Amino acid sequence: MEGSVAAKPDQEIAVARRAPTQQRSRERVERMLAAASALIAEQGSDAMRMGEVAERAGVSIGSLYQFFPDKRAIVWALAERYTAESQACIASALKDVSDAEGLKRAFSELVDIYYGMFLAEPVMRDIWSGTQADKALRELELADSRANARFLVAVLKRLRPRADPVALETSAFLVWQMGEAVMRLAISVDREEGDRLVAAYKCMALRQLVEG
Amino acid sequence: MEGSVAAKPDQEIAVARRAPTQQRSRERVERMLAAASALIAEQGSDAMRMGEVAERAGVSIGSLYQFFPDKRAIVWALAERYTAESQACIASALKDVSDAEGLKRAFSELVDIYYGMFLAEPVMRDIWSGTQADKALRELELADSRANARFLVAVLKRLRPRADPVALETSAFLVWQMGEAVMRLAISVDREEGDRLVAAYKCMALRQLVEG
DNA sequence: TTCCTAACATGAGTAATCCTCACATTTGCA
DNA sequence: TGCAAATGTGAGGATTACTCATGTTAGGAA
Repeated sequence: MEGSVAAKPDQEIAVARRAPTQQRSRERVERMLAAASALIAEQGSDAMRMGEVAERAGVSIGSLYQFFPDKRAIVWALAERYTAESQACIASALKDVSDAEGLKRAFSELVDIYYGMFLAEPVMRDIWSGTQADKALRELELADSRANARFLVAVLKRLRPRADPVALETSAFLVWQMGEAVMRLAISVDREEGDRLVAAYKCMALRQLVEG
Repeated sequence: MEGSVAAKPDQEIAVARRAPTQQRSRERVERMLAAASALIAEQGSDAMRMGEVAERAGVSIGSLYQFFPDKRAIVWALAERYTAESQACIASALKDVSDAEGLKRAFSELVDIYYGMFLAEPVMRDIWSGTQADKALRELELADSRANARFLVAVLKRLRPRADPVALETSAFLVWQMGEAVMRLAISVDREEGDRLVAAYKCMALRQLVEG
């Protein structure tokens, strides 16, 4: 019936073919992204068709490719917005943590927020589900994870100043990546089990962070 | 240049279109799987072309579709072999564990074996990297994970008979899924960091298993 | 105002790929 | 030996990402 998709062997990380400089084109690019976002929410990014994106955005297929080198670039652009948005949130949540109790509260709250976003945002859900298959997305997620881990490391260094810095970095990065994995897992099982898994993760992660 | 593949919205879990009953066709199916495996090792499953599989197996494209309903089914068939193989290994490793020290040894050894397989087997690596994007593969992995978690639960019930069974199941499943995620992560960073991450995971997971 | 260049817009057409199907061949059994 | 079911074939249908030759618009310089 339908074809399966094949990603090219040579995946390159091309984000935009040409940056829109005029007001008109900037608005059109926004419309393209909005259309893509809506389609992903409805059907998932695999089922999103470039022609459909163009049609819904009210532009031609050629215009789409004027600003996005390929299909993945559109998804990437959406993903980048999510990471930028969440990064600020994370930084501020961890900013003033100075003791173990504060870390527990802040971390727990962050996990809840993330979990809530995964449950509520079908686009985010879809994008980060397919992460593993797309090299550019995987790298974006890794970079994001490392950035977030750095905030955690800063806190840990305050809490455990005598610990090996490399060990702290490893812990923080591991905990963050496990968090992303737990989110993906939790939304793919029923809600009750998902909640239990997230709770167990919190406990496990905090112990690793606090005790090393 | 080349088309991207699109997975259908309605992913169904069809494994085989028709089981080969004659000796001849069974051999041909083996050749198809071997060809697919080789191509995945060389280029990854996304870049694997059905025509190339058929050619390398020395069969026509039509024969391929006689036994596999679609491209994903071939990957699925390979994945199933890996899970079946590893499941036996896991069961025997955990069979006779009766104290915390034994669990530590057995778990640590299992993780090392898994890690080694991920590092050494490009096909396994590729298949489980793309897991998230394919519904059938995701379900296979989930089922596999649950099966493996059950072995862990059996051990945990012996070690901590008074603990809440549901909590034990959650812990075991979580630990197993985190393990798969760590493997995927570890092979995508440089070897040294990968080793550190795996070690940290072991420590974190064991604490969760032993202490709850 | 007028002109001119670069940015922008268009969509029919190209290329690549999965998968089907009508038809041919082979197997195993009555 | 004959026949039905299983198996084998590959040209072609159907989709879809992406290109490119050509036309249009914006915005500054003369």
